[in-house]
Amino acid sequence: MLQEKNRRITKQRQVILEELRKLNTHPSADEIYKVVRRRLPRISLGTVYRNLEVLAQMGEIQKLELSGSLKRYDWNTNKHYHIRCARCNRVDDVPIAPLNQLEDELYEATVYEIIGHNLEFIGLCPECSKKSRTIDH
Amino acid sequence: MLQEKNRRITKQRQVILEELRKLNTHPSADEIYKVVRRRLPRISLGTVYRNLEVLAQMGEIQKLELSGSLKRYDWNTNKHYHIRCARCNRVDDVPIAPLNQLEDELYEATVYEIIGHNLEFIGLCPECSKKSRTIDH
DNA sequence: CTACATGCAAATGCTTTGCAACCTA
DNA sequence: TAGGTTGCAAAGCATTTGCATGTAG
Repeated sequence: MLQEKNRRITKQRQVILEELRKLNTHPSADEIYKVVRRRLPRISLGTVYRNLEVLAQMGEIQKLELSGSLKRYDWNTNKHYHIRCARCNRVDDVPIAPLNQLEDELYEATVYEIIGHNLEFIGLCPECSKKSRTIDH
Repeated sequence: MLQEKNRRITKQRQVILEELRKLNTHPSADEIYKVVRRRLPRISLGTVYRNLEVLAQMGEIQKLELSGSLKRYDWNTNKHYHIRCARCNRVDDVPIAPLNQLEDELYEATVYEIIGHNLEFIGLCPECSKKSRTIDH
């Protein structure tokens, strides 16, 4: 929790960060693993998980916990919102500015000490929307 | 996905719904299992999971997929938002009205067909906030 | 009677962890 | 060379599933 160890720059950590920064797909750990393995064939999935955690703690990347089951990672550390496809779980950024006033609004109305908020839209991406129209109903 | 079978009213289904309706804690499947077992000692956790899924499909309850790992269930099927304690994962309702205009705002700005949105606040509940002040730092 | 539902146990999927060997600073 | 890091395998945890049996309608 409150550690700030002496972090080292290892090849694995470096490559994971580089590859994540090339992707706009908000990949899962496994997807990052698949990509990184092209450059480091002997890397293990455990190492990918550990490094993503470390990089997130270092503030180099952002860990997304969206409503779909698995965690995703984002090189963009600025606060922003996402939309997730209900069918294929594709995730995209959404052009809506952070609603900071929401937390102020809640401030007097809750017994909680507010830390932040997540806003996530659910929808159908163009591909799945198309399939949905032809296959279902 | 699109099934609408002939649902039966079984003792298990009935008790799960009754017990969930007594709780304002947004319990996980396991927590519901613990409570229901007091009345039906031979019920299995699998049955609890299956029935929660069925009840959600029937629109009797709501399945919450908050950012914490495990799924939670809510007897309140009205659209409303939650706040989750970052330490103990306690979940409470939040007195903020649904922001319906958000989806309209996004409508022209995304290629997705919008289905809905989730808004979740993260904070520290009073108990954890107190602990945080005494133990840490 | 006949689907649907249950209990049980095994399987699944994602993520974490223990440990000995390995490297970075 | 000390302590963080890795690969590997096993464990962990929430959830799902196969199957024989049970039961509501």
